[in-house]
Amino acid sequence: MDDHADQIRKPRADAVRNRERVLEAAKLVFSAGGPEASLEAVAKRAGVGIGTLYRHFPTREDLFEAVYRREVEQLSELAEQLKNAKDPVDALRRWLRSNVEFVATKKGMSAALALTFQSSSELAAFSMDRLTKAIGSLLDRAVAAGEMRGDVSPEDLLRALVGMCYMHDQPGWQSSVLRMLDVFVDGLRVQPAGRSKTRTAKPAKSAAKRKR
Amino acid sequence: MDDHADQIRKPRADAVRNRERVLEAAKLVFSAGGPEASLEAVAKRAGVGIGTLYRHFPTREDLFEAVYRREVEQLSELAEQLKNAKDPVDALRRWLRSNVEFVATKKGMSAALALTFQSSSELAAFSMDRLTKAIGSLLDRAVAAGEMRGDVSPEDLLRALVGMCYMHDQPGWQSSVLRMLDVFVDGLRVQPAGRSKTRTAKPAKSAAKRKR
DNA sequence: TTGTTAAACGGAGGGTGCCTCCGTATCTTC
DNA sequence: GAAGATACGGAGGCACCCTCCGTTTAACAA
Repeated sequence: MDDHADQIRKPRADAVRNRERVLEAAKLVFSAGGPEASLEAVAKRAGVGIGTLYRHFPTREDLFEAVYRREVEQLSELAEQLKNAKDPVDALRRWLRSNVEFVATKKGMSAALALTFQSSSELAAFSMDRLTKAIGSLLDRAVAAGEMRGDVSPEDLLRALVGMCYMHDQPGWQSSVLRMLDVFVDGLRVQPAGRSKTRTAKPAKSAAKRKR
Repeated sequence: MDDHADQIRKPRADAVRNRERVLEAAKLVFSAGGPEASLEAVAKRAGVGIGTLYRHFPTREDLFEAVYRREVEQLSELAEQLKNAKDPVDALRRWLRSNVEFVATKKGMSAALALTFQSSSELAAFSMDRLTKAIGSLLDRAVAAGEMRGDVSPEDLLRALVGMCYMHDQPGWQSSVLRMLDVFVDGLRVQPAGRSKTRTAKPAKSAAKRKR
């Protein structure tokens, strides 16, 4: 065997650029037109040929999945940035709000995702993991700063968030969720002495003991 | 105005028959091929022309909805029949199991329904109402017979059922749900004296007080 | 029965989107 | 700058969508 076997070329610049363009276009087109939107429309909007689109994403699901992964990663990065904010509680609140926005702009995408999640439970695992970590880092910081109670796990919070957004077909759901989120975050704050009336629920694993 | 105004013709027999055929075919085709399955395939399987299909169900969603409504009604009727079974607990158990089967055969349909529910919350309301009543009638009978505890509402039960079926993409979900259902039904039974260790949760509205 | 007529049927056909294939253009490497 | 690898674009064949309308059939009246 020759020794160029593992020699790797740098990926072509135009390929990288086009891939990104298609993802961006897909995000817009699917949000507006739902999961049945035409792939040719996506290609046109991205300013690439239909062949290019298919080379990068052989199936419609591949494209859905890539768009979604990218967004989850962006949310994850947002959490990373918010880590440096001064007020940890506010940081958490902002991240949660971004999530609501995320769901809101996905009108059409949600049905597409239902389809995609079915065929790729790996994707579901990936996003859960990523989001849990994001929320966990923000939560831990707020707890460490003594501003939030430590008996709520990131999974709890994520579940509450997802649950709240789940019924996002009723009219006015978004403002409703935002309101509930505020109430929720307020509830998460460390209670001023004498205001904690209910402490019946048993706490989740404390923040301090969770890994990283 | 002439007096034939409200004179109504009997609906044509072939129309009624064809409508039914299309529904049956759609159920099979969508279950197998998912929500994107070809409507032409449905028409062919039903043995009718494509035009006929479109006359009865102008849009794909109309067809989804009609199929689903029909199934919900069948589950509802099944409950009606089971009312006359000797053993009320067994009757309830059977109905729940039928539900699992219902979900299982709907592989492809579930994504379709996600789409349909978004555009028709009336449909969601209809099915919730119907299923709640079905489960309620079975539950009431078991409670009245003194075989089941009365602190669980039909809504609770339905929610538990739906929740259990929600993750129906994991491998082996079905047997898992069936097992959980059995455990659940056992838990619903009136506990033999001395075996009731936990009674902490506050009861839902008692069965006796619910209407009908 | 037979005639009349409203209602339903079927499928051709124009339009759109899907996806493959391959000649051409462009980038990387030497 | 040349060579070769890689990516590009879009024409084209196919499948499906949905409409439209000439033909068929069932319901009703006589």
